[in-house]
Amino acid sequence: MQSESETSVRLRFAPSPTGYPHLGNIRTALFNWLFARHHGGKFILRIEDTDVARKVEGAVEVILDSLRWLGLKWDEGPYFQSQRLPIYREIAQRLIEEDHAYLCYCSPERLETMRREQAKRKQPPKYDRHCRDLTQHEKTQLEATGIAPVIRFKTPLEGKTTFYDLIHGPVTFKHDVLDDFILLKSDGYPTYHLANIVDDHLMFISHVLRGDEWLSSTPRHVLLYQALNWQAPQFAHLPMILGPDRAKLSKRHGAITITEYQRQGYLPDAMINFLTLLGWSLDDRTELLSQEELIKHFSLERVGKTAAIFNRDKLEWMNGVYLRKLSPGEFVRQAMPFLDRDLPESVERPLNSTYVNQVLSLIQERAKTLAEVSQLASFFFLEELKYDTGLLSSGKLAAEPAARTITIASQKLEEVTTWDATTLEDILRPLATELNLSAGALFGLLRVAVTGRTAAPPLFQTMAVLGKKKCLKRFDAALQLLSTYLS
RNA sequence: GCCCCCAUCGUCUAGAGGCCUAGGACAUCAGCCUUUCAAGCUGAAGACCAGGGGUUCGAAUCCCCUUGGGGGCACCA
Repeated sequence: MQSESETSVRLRFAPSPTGYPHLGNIRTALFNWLFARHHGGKFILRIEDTDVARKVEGAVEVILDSLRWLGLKWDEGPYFQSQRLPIYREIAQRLIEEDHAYLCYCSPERLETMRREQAKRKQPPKYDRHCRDLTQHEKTQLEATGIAPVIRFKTPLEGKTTFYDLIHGPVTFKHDVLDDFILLKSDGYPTYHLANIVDDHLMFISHVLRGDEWLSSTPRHVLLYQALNWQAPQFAHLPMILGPDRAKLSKRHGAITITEYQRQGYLPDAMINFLTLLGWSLDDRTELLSQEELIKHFSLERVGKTAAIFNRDKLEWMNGVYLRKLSPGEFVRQAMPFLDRDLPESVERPLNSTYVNQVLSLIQERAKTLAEVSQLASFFFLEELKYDTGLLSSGKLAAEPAARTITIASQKLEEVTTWDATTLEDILRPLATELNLSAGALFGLLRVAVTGRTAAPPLFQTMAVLGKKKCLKRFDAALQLLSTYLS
């Protein structure tokens, strides 16, 4: 790390691999990234894997994949705290030597009963500082028992700590509401509080942007920086993203991980645009911003303080906007994997790319997500359509005229040699008048016969893409259906 | 229980004392366009700015209290 690091803008995203990242985690990463990019600074990735017990296998890869998918490139790292253990132990040791920390031999059981007592007496749960002032004799005795101690911070008994939060302004905590929190666990791993501040210092982090849930731990961190005689970074606590029940986002809300959004066919740019607007705004009207614009305009001054419930409808809308903005070629490129994944197995692979191009040109402005594409386009690919006869005729009475209409249309189309949308329209539109039907009634009927559904892309274009052979075959199938229905 | 944070339409938000009879977006509803759907366009409805006190000539904007919501108080992060 160069010496200029000490003065430059350096942000970090420091997730712990205890689960897969969700919207809240990623929004934090995004704001850090935006802030770093806006200031021409560095964005660093650090994995805080100090909780051996809760570590989730494969989580690190998912975190990296999520960031890569969104295009949040990091400039350094990933660093792993589990590979830096000696550093934390050394710092913890130093704190003991300088009388800012002490060894604690209290058993989890003792702590547990202590907390239960406190709860019973409606007292705040706080470590009672039992080991803070052990005599040398007591220390020696406890050491002899072989109990693995933890290292606790000697929180000042009196006074208060005030820090300036870039979003909240000055925030003050009295020391007596803090307790002697643990720095180093008995397994030799540091806790978040220790590892986090040690690394932020060693990695020259200039700004700490994290969720509001960390606000009340910040005085501990400030105290640690002071004890170590280090300069603290600037803090900015971002408003949280809440679940529909207004509670902190968690697995309970369907655990929608960021990779799940990818799977459901959301575009990274749409996600980024949407997520940035959760807590930040440019002005009173701008909703759609490119990454470049976001980077250009992002500032902490325009970050709000109120927690937000994320609104899936709006995300869908925005994704639709981004989908429509794609060039036809790019849309195909994006949608192809989804078609491959979701179209029924019966559809022959590989898909014909010329055909797919034609089909998707009719689908693009109708899809809100890429995952919807297969559903919207399936009838283009299936050999046989399955649908309710009721769609062709509302009741037996209408079945016969319906069959007659389809037969006539089918005969007319049989003769067509130039199978394109204009020709088809030129033939079928007059037919409606001829049969004394409204255009809507005729086209609606044919649409069901050709697509198996009542809502589909425009009929003539659809038929043009499907091709003559398939269309006529589907008319026959519809007639079959109607005849079985009549008999 | 204690501490901290927050408080504008259902949701995301604009608003940093007079521009606010509170603006935009999503969703909703209606109309237009139209062969259905989608898109687009137009319009409607939707917030007595949580409530109550102040300060001020004047408050959504400043202060206080209340209420509500959230977060934290682990050998989790």
